[in-house]
Amino acid sequence: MANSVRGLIEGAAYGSRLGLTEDSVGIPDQSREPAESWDLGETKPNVEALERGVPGLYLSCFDMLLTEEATWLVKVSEGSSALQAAPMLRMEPREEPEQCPVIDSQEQGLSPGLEVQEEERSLEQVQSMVVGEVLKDIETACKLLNITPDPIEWNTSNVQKWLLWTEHLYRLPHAGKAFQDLTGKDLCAMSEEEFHQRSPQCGDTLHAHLDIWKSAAWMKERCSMGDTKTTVGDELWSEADSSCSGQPIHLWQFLRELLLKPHNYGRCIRWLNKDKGIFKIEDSAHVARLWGLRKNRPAMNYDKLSRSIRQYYKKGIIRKPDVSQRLVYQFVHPV
DNA sequence: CATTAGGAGAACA
DNA sequence: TGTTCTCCTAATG
Repeated sequence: MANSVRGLIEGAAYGSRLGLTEDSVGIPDQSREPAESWDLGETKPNVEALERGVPGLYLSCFDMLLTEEATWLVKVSEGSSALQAAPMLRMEPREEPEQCPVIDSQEQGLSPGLEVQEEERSLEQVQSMVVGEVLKDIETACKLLNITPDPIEWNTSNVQKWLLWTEHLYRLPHAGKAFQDLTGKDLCAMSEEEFHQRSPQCGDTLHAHLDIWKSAAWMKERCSMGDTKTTVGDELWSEADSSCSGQPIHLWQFLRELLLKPHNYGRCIRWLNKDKGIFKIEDSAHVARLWGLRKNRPAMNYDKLSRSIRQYYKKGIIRKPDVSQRLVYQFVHPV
């Protein structure tokens, strides 16, 4: 089933120059909330879909498609031989990336009527949308975990972070120990069977997920080859890379990062007065979980996080505002 | 009850 | 070594 997803991503990589525009990635606001889809507490991973063996539906970005379009999407994913064939293209790169291979092979198969063309157009749009969402989700995870998008580059600590993240996200039993001391390179070299051997409960899921990350990384590389014109994907990645540099992050920096992305994290932390640097933690448990993920501290909670914030009092980094309110703090030096 | 405050020591890079 | 993590007691609303 991972192949279907992989095919979808890789197949769309070619269409991305045309298809993966801001417009096509533009999805109604309610359905493109990375914080929501990656949220540990509130997300509803489609485990049922996973168990049914529905390709791709375990991706969080598919949540929005589940309602009306799910059946259609499943049909497309399973029925299209082009999607299965797409990974083959990896071996023989095309000269004209603008031509979507999926469309090509379908046109050869049947003589397309108007409705079929219509359907193909929709398929293309869905593909672009899905790929865009996958990239965005991966980008979000990278920033949060402070890891690179390409699993090959992960060290053992990065691998553990990714495992913890994926396990939380899909409510999997903790299997980090089974993959201890493995680098991203090791992980990428492992077959599905090896994953299953190490973790019979969730090895398959983890392998499938890693496959998506690998495909996305491959696609990114693919897109960045050739011309220098940046695609949406590239912008996402480079943005992700920029935050992956430097020393271990400080808590106050992390909080600021969250505050700077109200679209993603506005539900758990937000400014009360940005000019004065006053902010409120709306969901203490959630923020603590995010911090724990970032620092690879599964046992993090608000009690400990707030203790760390209090250490900032005497350092003059964060203080309580003049009128003290619960869960409200203030940066001593606002931006 | 969750939050706040701060002491103390361990853990970590 | 500085920062954070962890655990703790006590106070507050």
